[in-house]
This record gives sequence, C-alpha cells and structure tokens, in this order.
Amino acid sequence: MNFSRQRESILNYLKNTNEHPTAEKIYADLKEEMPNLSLATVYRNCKKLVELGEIIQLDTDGKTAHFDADISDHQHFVCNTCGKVHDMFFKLPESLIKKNAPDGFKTDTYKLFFYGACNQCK
Amino acid sequence: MNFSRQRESILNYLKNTNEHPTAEKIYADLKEEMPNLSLATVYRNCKKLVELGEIIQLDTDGKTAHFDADISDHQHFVCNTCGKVHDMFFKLPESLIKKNAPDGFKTDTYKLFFYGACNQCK
DNA sequence: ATGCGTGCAAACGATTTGCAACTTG
DNA sequence: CAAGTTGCAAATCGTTTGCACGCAT
Repeated sequence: MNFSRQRESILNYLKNTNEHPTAEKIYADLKEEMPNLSLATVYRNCKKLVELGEIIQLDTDGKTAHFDADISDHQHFVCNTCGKVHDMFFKLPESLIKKNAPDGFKTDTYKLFFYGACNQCK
Repeated sequence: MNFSRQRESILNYLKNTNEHPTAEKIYADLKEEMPNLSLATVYRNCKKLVELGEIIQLDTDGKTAHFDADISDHQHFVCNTCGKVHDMFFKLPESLIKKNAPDGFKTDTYKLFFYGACNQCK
C-alpha cells in the first residue's frame, strides 16, 4: 500500500465528489467510517497530497481552504448564495497573460475565481 | 469630519501607497504618528472601508489580507520571492466570462491573481 | 529498529468581539 | 444625551505542531 489508510480514504473521498469540500467537511464525512479519525490528520494529509500534486487547494476566500482532486488546469465559480464551488474547464489565453504582465515579470501561475449566482440560487 | 481621525488616517495611508499593505503593516506604520492606535481599530476600519466601497480587500493567499485604496477594476501580480503585490490594469473580456460561465449562472465578479517573479527578483 | 503516520491536545496567526471609556454632534 | 468609535484584552476560527504511541517495512 502506497498511502496510509487515512490518506487513501481522503484522496478517494475527494476523487468521488464534485463538490470541493473543506477539511472540516472531509473530516465530518470520513469520521463516520473511521470514528477515530482526527481533524489534524485530515489537514496533514490534505497538505501532503497538495505537495505531492495529487490534489489542489482552492483559497476561494480569505478564510477556509477547499480541496479538489481534479488537478487539471481549470477554474472555479463560487455561488455567493449557497457557497457551492463549480468547475469551469478553460484556461486564460497565453496571449492575454503575456500582454498584461508588468514589464519584465515572469508569470508562473494564476488563480481565478468567479463569483455570482448558480442556476439553482439565481 | 466624515470619518474618525483613525479611519481618515488609514484611508489616507492607503491612498498614498502603491504597496498593498496588510493590517499589521498599516498598524505598524501609523502607530508611529498615533502611538495609542490599536490593531483592532485598523482591522475594524479596514473592514468598514471595504463595506463602504472606499477600499478593496485582496486575499492573495489563504492567509493574510492586503488592502488597496485603488477601487478601479484591476488585477494583481504577486511576486513569489519578495511577496510584493503589483497592479495590472486590465479586465477580463466580457466575452470570455460569458462564454465560460456554467449554463444558467450569473457572474457578478471575479478575483484574479497572477503569481511569479517580479523584474527585481527574477 | 527505522521511519513514517496517527490521535490528541496545546499552540499558532489572523481576525473578531465584549466592554467600558471617550468623542462628537 | 445618543450614536458611533476607541483601546485593550479575551475570544474565535482555521490551521499547525509537539508528543508519545502505533504500524509496516
């Protein structure tokens, strides 16, 4: 086994949801099958999985981090009403990035979040 | 006077810098002229000024908020080395937003941060 | 044995809050 | 005086860490 039972569970949980849960949510849901799972373990493993490139971390606001097992280069839409995070599969055109970067700056990555009302909350 | 002395100072401080300081930085700098300024007051006033639309809050990472008195619709570049935040004066084309928003979603705003190396750190 | 991973509780950093005192109209 | 604001200290929230123990090589 590559990963510990806990790490495996967390990764698996993330791979099988299209929500983008917080550590607390992952913890609450997995706690049912693993009653002595600890929140620290969830945080530790999410961090580790991010480092390993198995998942990505979404800082949708300045507060709580969300996690996503879809590591493809895509964007997110956050509903201001229900708080749910939806995927948007596109990338910013390279030309747009290049054109607008300050002179002499080298752009590695970007974070892009859209906010508004989802189809259910509108 | 519209605002309290403290609130005025904070807004004024932000209007006269092109850095994008954190609450701690604002506090540290203003404390010199106002020795009994409290950090809580800085936080309270930054929050209030954001609500009033006088400044904007930048959540460049999941951790510390930065503040910006330039309320025009513009973007930011964060240097991964020195941490400084630079302005980028452009907006995403409406067509790009419209084209990529999930079906039936209504986009209000977006947050866009670029990360990389600035000309000095490169 | 070694090394990594765990659960727990305590610590942490950023931010918020309760409160009594103070300002300003 | 009323409404809004302050400074301080304590509280809160999300997250991290120290530690002693446990499990797989």
